[in-house]
Amino acid sequence: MTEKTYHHGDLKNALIQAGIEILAKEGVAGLTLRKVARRAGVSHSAPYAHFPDKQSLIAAISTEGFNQLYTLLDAAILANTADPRQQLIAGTRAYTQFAIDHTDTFKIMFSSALEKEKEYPAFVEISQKTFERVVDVVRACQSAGVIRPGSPELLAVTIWGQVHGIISLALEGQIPHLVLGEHSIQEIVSFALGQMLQSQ
Amino acid sequence: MTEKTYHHGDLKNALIQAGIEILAKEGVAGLTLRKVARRAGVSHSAPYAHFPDKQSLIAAISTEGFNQLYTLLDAAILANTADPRQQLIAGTRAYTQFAIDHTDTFKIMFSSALEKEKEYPAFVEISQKTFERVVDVVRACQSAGVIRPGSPELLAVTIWGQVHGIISLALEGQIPHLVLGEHSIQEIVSFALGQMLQSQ
DNA sequence: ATATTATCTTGACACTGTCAAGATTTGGCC
DNA sequence: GGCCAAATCTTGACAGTGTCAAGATAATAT
Repeated sequence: MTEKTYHHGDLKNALIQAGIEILAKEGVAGLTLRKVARRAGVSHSAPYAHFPDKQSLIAAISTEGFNQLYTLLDAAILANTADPRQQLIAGTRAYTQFAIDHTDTFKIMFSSALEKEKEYPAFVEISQKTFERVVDVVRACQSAGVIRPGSPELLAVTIWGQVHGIISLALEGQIPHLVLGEHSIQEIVSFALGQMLQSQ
Repeated sequence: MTEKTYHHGDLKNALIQAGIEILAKEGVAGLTLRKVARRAGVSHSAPYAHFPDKQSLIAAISTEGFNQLYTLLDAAILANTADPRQQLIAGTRAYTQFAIDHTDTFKIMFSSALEKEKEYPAFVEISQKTFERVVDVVRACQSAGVIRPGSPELLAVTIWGQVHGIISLALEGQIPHLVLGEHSIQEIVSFALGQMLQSQ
C-alpha cells in the first residue's frame, strides 16, 4: 500500500522506509538524500516536498527507530507484568537486541539529530515516552523492594546509561577482545544489570 | 616550532591541530578536509601527502584526543595513589570533564573511526592503553576490598560503560530536564559510580 | 470546469572527497 | 658543491552531495 500509488503516493513514509533500508545495507556514511530518493523511485529533489532538509529526514528516521524500539521495549515489559525485576531484565534485553539488529539505525538515533533535536517534536515525544517507560519499571521495582527508594528518574538514567554505554562501546569496537571474546554483548549487559540490582 | 618552517613544516601535526580547532568551533559536521587544509594555510589537497583519506585524518585526531584523555586520566590517578577508591572517583571525574570540555573531539573519538578502527594501530594502542589504565585501578580497588573479586576487565567494562553511557546520553540531549535540571553531569556520573561501588 | 495548491522534475550552484599531473623543495650521494 | 631521487605541495579536474529556483503535473476545492 505504499508503492502502488500512481505518480506519487505517501512518499514521505516511503522515503523513511528507504532510508532505514539504506542504513541497514550501507551504514550511516551511505545514507544520502539522493540515494534515498533514487530508492524510492523519485527525482533527487522530490524529498524537499516532505522534508525541509536532510537533518529533518534523519530526524524522521530516528523517530521511526524510536517507535520500533518502544514497541519492543513495551512488549518485553508487558510480557513480565508479574515480576518487576524480570521486566527490567527483559526490557534491557530487548533494548540490547534492537541495537544489535539495527545497529546503524541505533547509531543515528543517538548521534546525528544533535542539538537540533528539540526542533523535532515527534522525536522528542517518543524519546521521552520511551524514557518514561523505563521510569515506570524502576518505580515498580521500587514498590517491590527490588530497587531502593530515591528519584526514579535519576535511577533510570543510571541504569539506562549503563546499558546504553556498554552497547555503544561494543558497537564502536572499544571493548577489548579479552572481554568480548568470552562474553556476548547480551551477557555483558546482563552481568552489569545484575551487579546494579544487587546494590539496591 | 610547528609554524615557522619555510615552505612546509610538520604539516601533519598542523593538520591534526587545525582539525581539533575546527571540531571545537564548528562541530563534527563542520570538519572538512578542505577547511582543515585552509586553516593550516595550505592547498586543498596538500593533506594527501600525509593522510591517504579523510578517515585517516579523523583517526589521527581521535588518536590525539585519546592521548590527551589518557594524560588527564593518568594524572588524576597518580594524584590519588594512596586510595584506590579515590583513584576511581578522580579518574571518572577527569573522563567526564574531558567529554564536557572537548565535546566534539569526544564524539568523534567514539563514533566515526568505526569498523576501520583496527586499521589505525596508533589509535588501537592508545585506546587499549587507556582501558588498561582503568583495569589497573579496578585491580587496585579489588586488592583494597573496594571492588569484589572477578575479572577486572569485565568489571572495568561495566564501570567504564556506565560512565560513558551517561555522558553520551547527556551530550545527545537524551537526559530529561527533570534530571539534568537538578543535577550536573558530574553529579549524575558521581551518583552512578557511588551506587556501583556500593554493590561491591 | 477552473483555479489554487501540493507534489514532483529538471537544471543549476557551491561544496565536498579524491585523484592525476606538474612544480618545488629536500636530502642523500658522487 | 652539484645532481638525482624522493617527499611535499599546487593546480586542475571529476563525480557526488545538499540545496534552491523554475517549471510541469496532478489533486483538491470552489
